[in-house]
Amino acid sequence: MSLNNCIKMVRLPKKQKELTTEETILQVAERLFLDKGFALTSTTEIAREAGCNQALVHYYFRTKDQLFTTIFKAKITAFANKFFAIYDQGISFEEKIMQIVDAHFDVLTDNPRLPNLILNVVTSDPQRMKGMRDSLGPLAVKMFGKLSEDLRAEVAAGHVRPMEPMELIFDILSLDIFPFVAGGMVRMVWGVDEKGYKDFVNKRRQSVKAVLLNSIRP
Amino acid sequence: MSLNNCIKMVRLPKKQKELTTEETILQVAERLFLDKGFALTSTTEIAREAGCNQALVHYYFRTKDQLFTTIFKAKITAFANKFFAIYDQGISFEEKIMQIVDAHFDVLTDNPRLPNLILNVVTSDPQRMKGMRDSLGPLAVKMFGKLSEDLRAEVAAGHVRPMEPMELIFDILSLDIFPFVAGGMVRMVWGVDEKGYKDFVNKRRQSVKAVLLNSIRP
DNA sequence: CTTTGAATTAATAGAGCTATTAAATTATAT
DNA sequence: ATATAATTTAATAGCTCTATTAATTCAAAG
Repeated sequence: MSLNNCIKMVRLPKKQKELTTEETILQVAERLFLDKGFALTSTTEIAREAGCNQALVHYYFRTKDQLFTTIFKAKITAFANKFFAIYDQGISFEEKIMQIVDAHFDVLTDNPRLPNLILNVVTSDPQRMKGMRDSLGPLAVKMFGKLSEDLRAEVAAGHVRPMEPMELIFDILSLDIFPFVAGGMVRMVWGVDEKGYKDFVNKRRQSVKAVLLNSIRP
Repeated sequence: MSLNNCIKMVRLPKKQKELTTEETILQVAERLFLDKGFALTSTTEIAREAGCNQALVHYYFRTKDQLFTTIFKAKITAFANKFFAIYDQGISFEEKIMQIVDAHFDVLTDNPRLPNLILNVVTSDPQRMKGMRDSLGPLAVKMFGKLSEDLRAEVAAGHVRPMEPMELIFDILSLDIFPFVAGGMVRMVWGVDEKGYKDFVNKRRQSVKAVLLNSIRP
């Protein structure tokens, strides 16, 4: 096979992604903001990694703040919609809890750094967060309201030990979110790589289900 | 009672704290580092809040990095010693778990922002954390080793459902630490003040014990 | 081809940050 | 009181960052 043929073969499936510069900036900015938070990410760095001039970032998004808000809002609403998705009807309470845990682990696996960013924003810039509360609150209320209702019924029927809905909700949140918030810790302490961490998370998903189901028994 | 008498009574116990400038800097720096992390805290701000010239911070601690390391090391070793304290002997497995939870909630209540700072350092500057691993590792190993041992015995005796020690350890860490990591979130979402948050944490302490004890039953 | 608007860049103002230096002030000891 | 050492300050060099402006290149339409 000649060298020319080789080159042809390589070049043939050159299906380009055709990202506009604006999209590239958004993509790079999202990665950096998730990695390092708002304050530690500079428009200079975004431009460098996007391969464009720094002024261009401001040309498209005016301020760093606006760029962040654009990305953060989009991310967080998409996230919350899945995180607070209502579970199916016609399944047992136990199955509903497992469905919730699965939904959480699924969306968190896709966005492992988002919880950190959210907590970061909440503490370092509560004002920005206040704005989202009104749009996110209803979602959470809807799902947790349904769960509370079901829990009370189960308790009344004696299928579940007496407990406040708030307790169960916070148990779920703690067990589901913490493995991701502490992801860096896990990698460091156990010295595992990406694959190892993935395995850990999947084991965790099952453990959390077991713990929760056991913990609500009368 | 005359006004003069009143003034005397008020002024009598004026026991001053007599902090040296160096101590003041340390104190202010600790607060700011815990509040905003390493990168977002400037020596300028530390000096301003300590009421001294900015060069003085560098005079006593040479670099911002050294100042941070000094504080962080002291904080984290004191914290870890309590967090990984070994529980008493001669008590039941259930009581041991409750003792661990109490120890965690106690030390976390005294240092509610430390987990955030640690997680922050782990992700944004793993190199700095690597250094501490060797000094902290043994503590964790000792406590978790003991807990693993006890758990295996309980499982073998049929007092506890079959489970890996790792599962239980991570259940405990998740449930104990998350309420503090997400403290800002709690305050925001439920719109509670310091008092309300304190109540929440104390309720949580009991809930966590109940969940854990229930969750390990066969 | 020329015109027009969008995309891109170079340059820079203005601000804050870290760290250093030299000078001034205060405390301590002889 | 004077010399010596510790503490404190003002000033500044050298960075990096955000945001703006004016100029330049590029692309599409007439």
